Amino acid sequence: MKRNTWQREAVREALSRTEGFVSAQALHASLRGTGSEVGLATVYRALADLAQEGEADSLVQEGESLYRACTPGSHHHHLICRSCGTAVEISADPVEAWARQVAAEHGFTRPEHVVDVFGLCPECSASADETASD
Amino acid sequence: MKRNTWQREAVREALSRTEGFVSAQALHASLRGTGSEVGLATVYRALADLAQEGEADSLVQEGESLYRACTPGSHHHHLICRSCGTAVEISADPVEAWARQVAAEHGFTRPEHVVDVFGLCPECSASADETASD
DNA sequence: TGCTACCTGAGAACGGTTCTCATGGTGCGA
DNA sequence: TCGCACCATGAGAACCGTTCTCAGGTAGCA
Ligand SMILES: [Mn+2]
Ligand SMILES: [Mn+2]
Ligand SMILES: [Zn+2]
Ligand SMILES: [Zn+2]
Repeated sequence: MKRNTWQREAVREALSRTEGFVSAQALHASLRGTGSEVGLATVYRALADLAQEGEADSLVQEGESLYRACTPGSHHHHLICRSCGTAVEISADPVEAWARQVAAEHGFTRPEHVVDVFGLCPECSASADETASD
Repeated sequence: MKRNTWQREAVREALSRTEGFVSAQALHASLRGTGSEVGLATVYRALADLAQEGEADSLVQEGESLYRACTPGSHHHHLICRSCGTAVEISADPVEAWARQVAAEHGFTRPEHVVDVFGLCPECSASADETASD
C-alpha cells in the first residue's frame, strides 16, 4: 500500500483540475506556481503510479509522456486536440473487436492496441480559421 | 532535392532488408557490422527523411523511435510483435470511418489517428509457452 | 510517543536524439 | 570533362525528458 503524502495528493488534485493531457514537467511547474514545493522526481513518481493503478491515462507525444485524470475501471480511448491538449474520452467497441480479430487472424496472441484520434477541437478550429484568413 | 549518397542508399537498403521495426541505433549497428562506415547522425537523418517522404513508417516504443520500410502511397496500420518487432501491414477500413465519425461528432476538425495492434507473433508465442511451462 | 520502513527532493546520471562545425563529395554549369 | 558552390557527412558535444542516488524526513502503526 502506498503511503498518503500531501505530495501525492497534490499531484492527484492538480491532474484532476487539468482539462487535457499534460506533461510531468508542466504539472510540476503548475504546482510550483501555486506555492507547492513538491519535487520534480516526486511528480514523475506519482504520475507513474497513478497510470499504473489506472487512475491516469498516458500517451507519448513528441518524445514527452502526457498524463490525464481517468475514470478508473473503464477501458476507453481519447479524442485529443493537437493544439491545446483537450481530450474527450470515447468508447471504441467496434475497434476493440476488430483489433482482437486482426490479431487472431495472423496468429498473434495476447493482443493489445493503441488507438488515439487527434484533431483540432472546436475552439482551436475557430482560431485556426481566423489565422488562415489573415 | 536530396543528394544521392551511398550512405542514404545504405540506410534505405538496410531498412528494406529488415523484417520488422528497428531503431536507428540498431540499424546503425547492423550497418557497421557489415563494414559500412556510415555515421549514427546520418542514419538518424536518413530515417527521418524516409519517414517524411512516406517511404518509412515509424512508431515510438519505450522512448525509442522505430522504423520500418513501407509500401509508399498506401495508408495502413501495423500488427506488431512486442517481443521481436516483426510487423504485418493491415488495412483498417472500418476504423478509418469510425475515427472520422468520432471526430466529427465532437466538432473536431482535421482528424488523424494512431492505430497499432501489438501482440506476440506465432514464433514468440511458442517461445513464451515453452518458458512458461518450465 | 517511538520505531521503522518507506517517501521525498536536489542533483547527478542516463539514453535517445539533435546540434555543431570542419571536412569532403555531389550535382551542375561552363 | 573540369571546377566550383553548396550541401551532406560524422565525431563528439549538447540537449532534454526521465530515472537514479542517497541522505534526511515522515506516515503509519503499536
Ligand atoms: Mn480499446
Ligand atoms: Mn488508418
Ligand atoms: Zn484545442
Ligand atoms: Zn515475435
